[in-house]
Amino acid sequence: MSKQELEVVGQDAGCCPGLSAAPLGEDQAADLAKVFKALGDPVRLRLMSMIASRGQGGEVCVCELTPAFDLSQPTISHHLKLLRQAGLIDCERRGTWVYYWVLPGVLDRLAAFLSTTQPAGVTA
Amino acid sequence: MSKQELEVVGQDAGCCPGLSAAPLGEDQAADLAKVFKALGDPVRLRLMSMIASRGQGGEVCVCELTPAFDLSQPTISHHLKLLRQAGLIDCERRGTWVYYWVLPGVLDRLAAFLSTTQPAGVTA
DNA sequence: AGGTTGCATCAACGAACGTCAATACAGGCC
DNA sequence: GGCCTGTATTGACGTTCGTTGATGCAACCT
Repeated sequence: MSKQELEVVGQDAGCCPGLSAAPLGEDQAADLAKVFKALGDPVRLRLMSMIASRGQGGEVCVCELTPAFDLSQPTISHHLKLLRQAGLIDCERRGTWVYYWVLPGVLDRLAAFLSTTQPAGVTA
Repeated sequence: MSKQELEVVGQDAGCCPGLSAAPLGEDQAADLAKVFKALGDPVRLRLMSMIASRGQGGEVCVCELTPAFDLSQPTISHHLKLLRQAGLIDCERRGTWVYYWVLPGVLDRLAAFLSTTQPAGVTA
């Protein structure tokens, strides 16, 4: 169930120097843009927020997410798929229900990428 | 020249509790989504990066930005307009040339919004 | 087995987006 | 004034996106 996801926000090595550290290369920009594009929709932002509110290791059942919107069930499923493909969340089926959670560290790495204050110690 | 811009990322009061603090309301989500959507394009991300690399108070002339892309001049101008409408950058005409800069604090507020570590002191 | 519920996928539609050539506007220079 | 350069705006095009109803698949329950 957890297949093709982006591996963008650098996992360990800190991905990229930061938005304001140096001009982004084409490839980095293309990858990062996919993540921001995934967050660039009100529905997906709310979905992310609802899932992330459960905290580290927390999960949310789709059956809790869908009724929170005035949208059809396929639409919510589609948005969740996009968030998953962007490498922001993952899911697992347990019995009848499917649970989603925020991939650990992604949000903080994104935050670090946007922040203009240097991570300290990278002054070479 | 600097007209209609979004006033989203909260300026002073800290905009919103943070993505993972509490489920986002519809209005907040709609406003924030516009900002992320603006960043959700490779060209705009590179533009932001090129401008932000100049640091606090730094500026970049459009004449330096346009030739960095394999795109027509109107296209770059259009992307710059979107970034401006998202409240991320602003510009000023000086003589023949137009200079762009990153609005102060926006990136750091965005970063704080994404970060999962509480800003401290907001534990009510 | 059949029926039911939860979620994902498919196919199709209109709306929004990214791009360009053409044009308009602003300022400097002659 | 007229010309040239730098930037923004307009109008049009093809592509992508958000949404839906219909359908498919997986797991539970008799």
